[in-house]
Amino acid sequence: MPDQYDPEDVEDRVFSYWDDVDAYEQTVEHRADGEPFFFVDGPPYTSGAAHMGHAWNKSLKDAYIRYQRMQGHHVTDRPGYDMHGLPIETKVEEEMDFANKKDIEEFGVQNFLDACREFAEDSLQQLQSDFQSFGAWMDWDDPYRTVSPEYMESTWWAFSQVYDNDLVERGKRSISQCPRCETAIANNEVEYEDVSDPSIYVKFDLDDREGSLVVWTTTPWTIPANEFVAVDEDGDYQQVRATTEDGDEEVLYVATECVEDVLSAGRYGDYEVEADLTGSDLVGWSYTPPLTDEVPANPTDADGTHEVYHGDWVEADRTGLVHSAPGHGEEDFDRGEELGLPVFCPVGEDGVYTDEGGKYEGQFVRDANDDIIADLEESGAMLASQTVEHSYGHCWRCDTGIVQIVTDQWFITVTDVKDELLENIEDADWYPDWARENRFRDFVEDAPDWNVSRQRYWGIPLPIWTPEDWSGDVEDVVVVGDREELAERVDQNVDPDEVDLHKDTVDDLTITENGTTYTRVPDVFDVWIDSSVASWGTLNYPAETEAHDELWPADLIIEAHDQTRGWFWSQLGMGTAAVGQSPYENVLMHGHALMPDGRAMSKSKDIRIDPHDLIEEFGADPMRMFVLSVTPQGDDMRVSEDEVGNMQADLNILWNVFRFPRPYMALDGFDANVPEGFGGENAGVGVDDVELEAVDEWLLSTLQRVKADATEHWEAYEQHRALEEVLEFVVEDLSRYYVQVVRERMWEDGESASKTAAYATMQRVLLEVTALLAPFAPFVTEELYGHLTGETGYDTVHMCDWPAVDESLRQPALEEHIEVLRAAEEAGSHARQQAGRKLRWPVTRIVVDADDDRVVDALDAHGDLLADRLNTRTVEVVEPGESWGELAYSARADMSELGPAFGDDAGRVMNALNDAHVTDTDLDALAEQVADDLGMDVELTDEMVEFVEETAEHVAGADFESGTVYVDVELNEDVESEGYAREVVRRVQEMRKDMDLEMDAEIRLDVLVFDEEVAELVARHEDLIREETRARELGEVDDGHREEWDVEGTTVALEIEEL
RNA sequence: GGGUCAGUAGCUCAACUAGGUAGAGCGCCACUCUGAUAAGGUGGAGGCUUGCGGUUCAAAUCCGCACUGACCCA
Repeated sequence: MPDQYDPEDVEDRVFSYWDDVDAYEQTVEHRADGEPFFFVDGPPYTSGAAHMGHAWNKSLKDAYIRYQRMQGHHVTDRPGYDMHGLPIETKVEEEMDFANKKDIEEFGVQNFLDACREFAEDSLQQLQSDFQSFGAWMDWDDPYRTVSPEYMESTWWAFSQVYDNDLVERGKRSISQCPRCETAIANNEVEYEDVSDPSIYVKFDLDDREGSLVVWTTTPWTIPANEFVAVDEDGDYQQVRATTEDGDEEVLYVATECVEDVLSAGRYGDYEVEADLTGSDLVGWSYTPPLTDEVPANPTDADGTHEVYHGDWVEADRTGLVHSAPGHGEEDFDRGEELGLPVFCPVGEDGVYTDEGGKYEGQFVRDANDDIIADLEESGAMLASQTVEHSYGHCWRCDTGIVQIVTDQWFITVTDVKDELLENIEDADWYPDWARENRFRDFVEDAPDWNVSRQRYWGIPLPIWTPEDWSGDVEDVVVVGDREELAERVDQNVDPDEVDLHKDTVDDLTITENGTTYTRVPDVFDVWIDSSVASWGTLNYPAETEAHDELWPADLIIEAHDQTRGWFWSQLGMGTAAVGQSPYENVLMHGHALMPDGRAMSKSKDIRIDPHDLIEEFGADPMRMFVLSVTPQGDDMRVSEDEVGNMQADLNILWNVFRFPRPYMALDGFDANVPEGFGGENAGVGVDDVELEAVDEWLLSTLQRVKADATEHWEAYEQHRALEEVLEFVVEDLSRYYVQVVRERMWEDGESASKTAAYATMQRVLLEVTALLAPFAPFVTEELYGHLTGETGYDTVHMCDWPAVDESLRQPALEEHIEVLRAAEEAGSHARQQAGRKLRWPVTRIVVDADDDRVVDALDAHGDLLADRLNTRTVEVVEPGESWGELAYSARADMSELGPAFGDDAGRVMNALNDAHVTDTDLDALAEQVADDLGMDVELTDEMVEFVEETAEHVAGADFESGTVYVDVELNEDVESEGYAREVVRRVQEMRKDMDLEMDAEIRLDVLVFDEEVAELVARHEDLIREETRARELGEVDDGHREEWDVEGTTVALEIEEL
């Protein structure tokens, strides 16, 4: 076993070891008959290398999969990749320098799809190797790919179910359109950014009366499509007569609240209110929109246009009168439909005015803003033209500002099953639960119909064929559910096993039935449809049914909080629409990885921490342990290199603890026990076969508590608490206490029952700790497990059962005793240090002034342990309620008592109390002092005050939780002689080490003390020196290793030779 | 603009769900220990608990309003 813990070396060795013994395959096989656990991997999108978020997400998934395996489950661990969609298309377009769809059509759809596929494949390979470098064990040989025919078939199948459930619809909708990508994008693909836009107030002249309505908009380019003005019928409006800068008078209609602002924006001078109105007074008024000449196609003559209507969404903001264009805005469109208005949208999918745009035909809408503003000013319709900073939607991929237009799209009408969606939410437990109750429920309640069609290329084609001369009735279309059906129904020859299903292969396929020929809708699916069927795609359903029937729905999914609007939603939506069920039962929702200062990471802005850099600097195990040490429930994680470094340091301690007993065990040929759950046959010397000492029993008892707590934390999806507890056990209990206590037992010569008990205890504890840490740190635990099990045991630690709690080893009373003793020991060391007496020098006595009976009990039972640890001849106890002579007292206030009793004065009483000094624990004397100090009557009770002893001369004291430890450091010959002897021992040990002697090497030692008195003191403990230094002979040494030391001012020469 | 979550020592986090003199680990400084030794021990410095109000005898904790950050929604 190497001296140093070097994570990189460990990982190299373990990777090749895993490969040699097929560790992953064996582990999977080992649980093949276990109860199934259906985990579904949320597919990462295949563009670019793995980032910190992936590292966190995959580490979590891996840890929970390993944990479930150790619990005996047969876990589905098929990883997945999300490989279609606009992001990849735009990447490829960038690479090829394409500006728009025409470039793609010229390049050829098939060529373009090949390029997209290649890009996605390359990224997939990159991600695969990144994920493996994190130590994640999933079925890397057989990931699901959303581009494979089997997977695409799952989508077709699910969609055909939705169609059969009458939840598919085609129709005009106002959608967010990216004019560059020339496709609809989902609302949740819209990213809002602050931009500067026009802010114009426009006058719409009223037809049958003097004056105009004032509307406000930031999108002048939608004015040509104006069809009505919306008001709040219950709102207050005013008719005002205002004087312009030129002295002309104008009559304006504006919401009452907005009058001042509007008139000041329009630089009017005086005005007078001519009438107070409500919105309903305005409803029905007709007006002439300002650009009728420029845009003759606007349906001026159509019934009902260019009138004032009520609108639910109108508020007294800006003007309180809302310009409405059903061909653009979503609310405008919906209201327009209700009112039976025609839909007029003079803008094409590329954001350019069509011939219906009249004067503006051929202009890109945002470029036309200037002309429109100029035309409005020209005609006198402009009341004010300003600019405004506001957030505006942009395409998430190419950052182009979106335009709202009305086009024909395909929808899954999830609003028809809203109640069922909300019910199905209840069928999954979320960790944390607030994510479901607040965030997710709100989202689902507001979810509009799901626009699933995209006018793009790299995606799963819609499996919809429409008849020639189609009426638009969805009943009349053909929806194909799988490859078999496709092959059967299409006119062309198609091999169901070979067909690829992408756009280039299915675009030209036709179906002819009953004399009607059907052609395919050219759209592809919204990419969220792809991943929404992952619970089926993972199981190759419907091509294979066996696994599906046994496993579906998923037991667990684990993703970050951005997926509430994404995968958590899309799966619920599809599951409910297709089969009426939630496809998952448990959701663990973690946060995002942030920069150390709390900023979001951004690849494009080069603000990020690369997981590979962390692995390179600290190792994969420490990186994993760090990400697994923060809560997986909702909160974001700030990446901290310091903390990753701390994890490495903790593993280093674990490594050192492992190394510590190994040479001794090897020396004694200790036959280590490996219980059955750990892959052994329970041969060798186990903890049941030895005579355990108290500290061994304590360690084993504590371990049971740690296992029970850790298991509880895992089951509550709080693995970080499990890790914290196990690490604390390793560092505090095992390393800092147990190892320190058993050092002398390990160093004992020859046969020793005590030593054997310590070996057996260490072996058992280390084995269990290794298993407990295996899901967190799969590499280092593998290596440690190998050392612990030798020739027996499994080939990999990851085949072990999750350590079970052995109730017979639990001793809560003992745990409490040791806890008290450790606290007392710490106080004793503190006191020793204050008295300036190092631990090597015994002291004659320590006195423990106990505050409660626990301390007395602990000392009665295990006082020898404390005496040993503090190197004292005797331990005296002062019982609770009694006090040790020699002491003065000060007082300490208990605020929980003082508060209620003294009210406002409690703070002052506390200070006075704490400042008081008395010679006895007399409450009245204390009260008197406090009263004098404050100049008021004060009555004290026992509960309010705790008396604290003050130390006397040459006795140092220090407090601990339930008492005080005093150390009497007065010297006598007995103590001094052992002190000197131990000084000699310690120097000899150092020299042995310098000489590189074997641990059991025996020596001849010459001790020459240049002070007669000290020499005599040392000589009294020759036996101690012999024993501790393995000096078989004492006496003159010829030509040995010689060194002179200064021991407390006395020169001591030591000479050693190996025998 | 609205919602959710978070803000405590240089860093990572407890204490918040029952209000009672704010704790731990790491890091830093000093001392110490030495057959686990790149470890271990003791002590120290380091906090107006993001800010401002309110409730209360008493607020990190409960309430309100800001501010900052993340995510979601518009």
